[in-house]
Amino acid sequence: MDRRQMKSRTAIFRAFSTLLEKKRYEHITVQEIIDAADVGRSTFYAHFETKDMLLKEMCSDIFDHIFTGNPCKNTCARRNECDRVGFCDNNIECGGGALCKYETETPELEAKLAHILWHLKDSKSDIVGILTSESSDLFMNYLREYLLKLFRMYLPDFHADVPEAFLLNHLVGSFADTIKWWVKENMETSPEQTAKYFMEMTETH
Amino acid sequence: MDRRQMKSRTAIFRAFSTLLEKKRYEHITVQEIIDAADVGRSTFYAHFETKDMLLKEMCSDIFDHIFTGNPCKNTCARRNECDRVGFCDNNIECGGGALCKYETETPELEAKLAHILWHLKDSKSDIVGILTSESSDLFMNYLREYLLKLFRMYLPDFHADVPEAFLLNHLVGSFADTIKWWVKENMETSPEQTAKYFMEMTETH
DNA sequence: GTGTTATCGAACAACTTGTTTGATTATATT
DNA sequence: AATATAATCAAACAAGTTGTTCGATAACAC
Repeated sequence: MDRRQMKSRTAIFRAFSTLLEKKRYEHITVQEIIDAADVGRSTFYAHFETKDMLLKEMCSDIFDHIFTGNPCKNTCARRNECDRVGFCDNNIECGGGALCKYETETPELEAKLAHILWHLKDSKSDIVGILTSESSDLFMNYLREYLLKLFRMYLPDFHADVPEAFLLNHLVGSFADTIKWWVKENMETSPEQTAKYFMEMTETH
Repeated sequence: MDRRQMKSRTAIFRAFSTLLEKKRYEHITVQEIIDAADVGRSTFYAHFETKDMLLKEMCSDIFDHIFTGNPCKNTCARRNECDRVGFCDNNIECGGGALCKYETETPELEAKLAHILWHLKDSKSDIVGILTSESSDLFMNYLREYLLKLFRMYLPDFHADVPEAFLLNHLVGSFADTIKWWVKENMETSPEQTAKYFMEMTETH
């Protein structure tokens, strides 16, 4: 990719991210993003069709990074580290070849959830502001899509006397809420402890 | 209140509600609301400062109706019935003097939750479209405020080994998700059964 | 070094918001 | 039924937003 393209793209992501911490998504104008990113008007529209598309691409960027081994492309503050913090979905090597430093030996759900929280904490500067902002719903909705896939895999572990669709919805929603709570509380609780809290609430009897 | 005012206000609420079922909140323009409600531009602004304020007032209108005994003022489709379907927070008479038809004898949490669901179902035509739309987050956030107060009262009933703030957040979030799921599934499950599902997932051991 | 390609900035039409105007009409009151 | 009050309306307004187009300029890859 052209270095110029890369530069513009990153500048736009950064500007957008910064703005999202301060204002609600709907109240952010493309003009503000352009000004903050310091790029030409036509440059913005050469990269993104609309503001909505920008958001979508940004979310994919972040969550792909957290849930899969793909190194993030633009939004991560410390790009050099990114290569080794991918989340190994199949318990194999992370993106970049090196073993993910947050990888755990046991592929238990609780460990996996803690794993995700670790990655969230790692990319703190990128997401924490957004997740605590008034625009967080948009992100949470994207995040939910990823969580849905994850929990579907672990569904057989749960034995509650409720319909499967209800259970899945409940698990995804609860963990999404847990993340939101955790971030709002400045991630003070450790990822392991937080994951444990979550399991404590959802363990079926 | 002047009949004209009332008419305009209702027309705007209705138009807004209808639009919300089709489009995301952010993409609805004041002009569209005005056109759909068939009121003058200046009339809209005489009633509501901004689109945000319209949303806020509409939410208060709906949720006050469901959680308290106040008869709803504008959004309810069948206004004559409204007077007797208030939610009796203290187990006393509903708004209007008559006893709420959904009132239960036992002030247990489970019954109370079912009670809320009944009211939601009753005002189906007003909310169901919105709650399944892409704008639902906005409503859920307002709804959460009401749920927060409710669950805080019942907090002593739960004995989980987690911080109180976490527990409260979890309960509110879970029930909000339950509502969302229930509405999405066309409210097919009975309120009582749905409340039971919720309790099944949150009962502490 | 040369051709390619991204950026810039300016200008553009179409649309949005929120306000103001004065004329018109419905309402409540007596 | 007459009158004063108050809400509605349409039209016009400035200020701002969106998404597109254009030629000129500069950075890039090979």
